[in-house]
Amino acid sequence: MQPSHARRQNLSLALQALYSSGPMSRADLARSLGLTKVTVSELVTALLDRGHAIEVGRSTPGRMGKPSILVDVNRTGLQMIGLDLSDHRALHGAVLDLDGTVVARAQRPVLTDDSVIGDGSTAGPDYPAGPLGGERAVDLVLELVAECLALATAPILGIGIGTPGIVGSDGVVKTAPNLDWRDVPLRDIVASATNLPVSLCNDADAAAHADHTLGDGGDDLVLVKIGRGVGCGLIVGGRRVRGAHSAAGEIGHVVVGTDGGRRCRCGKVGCLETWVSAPRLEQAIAASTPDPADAAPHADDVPDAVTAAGERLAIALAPVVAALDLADVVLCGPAHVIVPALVESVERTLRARLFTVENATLRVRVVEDPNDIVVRGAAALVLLDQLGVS
Amino acid sequence: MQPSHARRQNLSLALQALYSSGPMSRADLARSLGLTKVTVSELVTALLDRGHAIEVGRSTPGRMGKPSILVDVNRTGLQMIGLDLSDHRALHGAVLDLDGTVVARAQRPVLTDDSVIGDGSTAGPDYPAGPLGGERAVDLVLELVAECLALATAPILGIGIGTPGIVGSDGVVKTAPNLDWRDVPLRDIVASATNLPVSLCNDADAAAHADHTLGDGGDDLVLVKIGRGVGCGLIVGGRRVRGAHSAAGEIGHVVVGTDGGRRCRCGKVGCLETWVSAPRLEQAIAASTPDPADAAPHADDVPDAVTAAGERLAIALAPVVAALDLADVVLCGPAHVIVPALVESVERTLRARLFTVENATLRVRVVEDPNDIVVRGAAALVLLDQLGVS
DNA sequence: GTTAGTTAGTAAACACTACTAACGAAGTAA
DNA sequence: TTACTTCGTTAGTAGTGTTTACTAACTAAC
Repeated sequence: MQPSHARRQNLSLALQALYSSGPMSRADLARSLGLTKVTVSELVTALLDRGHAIEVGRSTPGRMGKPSILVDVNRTGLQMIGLDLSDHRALHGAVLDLDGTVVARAQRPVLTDDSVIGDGSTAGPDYPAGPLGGERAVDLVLELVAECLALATAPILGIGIGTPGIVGSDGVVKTAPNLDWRDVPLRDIVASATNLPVSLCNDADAAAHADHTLGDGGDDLVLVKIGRGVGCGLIVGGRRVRGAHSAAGEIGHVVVGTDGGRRCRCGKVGCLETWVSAPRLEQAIAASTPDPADAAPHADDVPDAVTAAGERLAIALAPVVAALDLADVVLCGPAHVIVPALVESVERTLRARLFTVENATLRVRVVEDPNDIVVRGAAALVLLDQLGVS
Repeated sequence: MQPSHARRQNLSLALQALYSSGPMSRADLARSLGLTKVTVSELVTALLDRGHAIEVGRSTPGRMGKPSILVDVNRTGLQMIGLDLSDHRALHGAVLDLDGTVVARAQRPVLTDDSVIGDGSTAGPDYPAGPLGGERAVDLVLELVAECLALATAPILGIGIGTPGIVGSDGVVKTAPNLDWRDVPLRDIVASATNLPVSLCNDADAAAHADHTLGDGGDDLVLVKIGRGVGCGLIVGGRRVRGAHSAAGEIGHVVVGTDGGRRCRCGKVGCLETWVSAPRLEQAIAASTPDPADAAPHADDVPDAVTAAGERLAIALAPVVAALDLADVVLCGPAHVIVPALVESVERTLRARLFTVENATLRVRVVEDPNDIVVRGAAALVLLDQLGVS
């Protein structure tokens, strides 16, 4: 560790304090950081020079003494780009300011084997047809990044990408079956194409970052992302969990319960994914709200299917919540799938299975903006990597 | 962060490198740390002055150039004290060298309501009889510390304590029913009584530290400690998990499975503790090995009881292992309770419930020295707090 | 209106830490 | 012997935070 590292750490700490507490004077910052006024003044000067912070006026002179000059993070004078590659219909991109607010959007439709674009409403420009191959997917990402860069109206701090699959800490996508990727060094590819800092992580991990940094999640939370499968992102002690093989959060193929279940495509029986997934929930919900066009409203096991999904999810989560002493369980997925009955079922089952102490403060809640959560999380990752803000 | 903090960090990094790699020259250390020879030479001088490191001879002059002076951690010239308060029959203390080797032991028998000392073999000196009250327990701890200090033959680096119950990061035992403690500032009590640095944590967490730092555990492991109840300690990304309420690892009262079970003393049905605990396993094992003195060898459900315990434990651990992508599951408890059948059952069930990728490298194993694991872990905590070695 | 006291921010000098450059010591290779 | 390699130290330098002392700007009170 060299002095310059300590310096960077102090710059990060200063930004972090500003980011979470809002505009402060240099003197407040000094007290908050435990450094001297002189040092903080010097740090703030550096932050102002880099454009990471700005002076935002004077404090109201209600107290004694000289009124202070308020300094804040340059929340709108810098922008970030966030990418969400987890939707199988389209790759989503966004330009965000430092608060995590989306200021522009872009997307690239994707053609896959089982889902064809052009059903009328979402018909886009003329992109080549055919299934999404690995190289084609990389090209689409680069196109999307370029489009986002063109949409930006301020200097770009960095690019964050949330991708499905398993992502190593070296910025390599180890495996992402949906995108037909295997050991793709996506971080370096995008970085060399744009000459900007790039941060890369799993989509559920990105969402967890969003809830932790930009939302109201605490330092110990799990975010469960329900899509075609189930995955989760974990924040433990304020840090993201990576795992021994960078595969933390892969809970879709854990067998849950002691009473059998359906056969999973992975070969086992009763995997969490066979109980909880967007397709499965859609099917259950469609059947439980008898549509006139639907001929067979087999209302027999259908309201139960949503409840059962919630129960199974909670059964799998309960040991995790207890072992890690988590304070938040956050659910995330398409709005039409995360129905109240599901959330209630998760919360009820979770509380029934946990000891009373944690019950008191445990929160089970739903992400407010499921469509933006991954791009916002990717941006949060940029905040962390570039500014040290978390 | 001040320059002195960076300095301490570098001293820690140097010690850490020496600790894990064994004797090295200053030049090797410099290459290993990415610092210059000059800086490392200065750091080593400081470590020698403090007695934390020693020169241990010269390298064999096989290569070209001037032979080097080997430096190592002062493994036997400093000692630590580790305390294990988790045994309900006695408080255990030990003096250890920096390698974690026990060089002396001490203990203080404990009288509790349901377990009376003096069954012949373990009769000690004349300690007052009666149940262990909170203040009496503190006195016993102080006596034990004093005895250990008297047994030490080298300067003491610090005192580590592994206690049952929930321990806050401020060194306060929030609740420890077995010792009748509630909000006891044990760390400060012992520190002011001895004028030495004191580290305090939960007994299962201490054991996890022992496996991580002194054993062959990696950076992502869970250690399950089976005693009168069940608890676990988690190392995630090389750091101990504390949890939002300092209650990480409290998995004893998670309901496990979907098929009912026994009523637990906590009021719920099917808690892990009703399936897995030392008393329960002792009972099952005693029944399965029909003793001539035992009249009723109800061999009906008894071999099953051990297997079932392993299965239930694995059912609870599977989501944790998957979500955190752990590489090691370590079992710990009295030797007569951690029978091979139990371990095999845990491993079999765990692998059956996890996806194949993790299966490949997941290790399920047993702690070799269950009697010393907590005192060694408490010492490992001292290593971490005082030297930054983990 | 004047004076005292408080708070914000800055300038200069100092202390600590790691770095670069240069060198002697102690060995091997020819 | 002579050249070369590697280890470790000495001397001097750059970066970082601190202490001390100062100015600026405002409130409180006479």
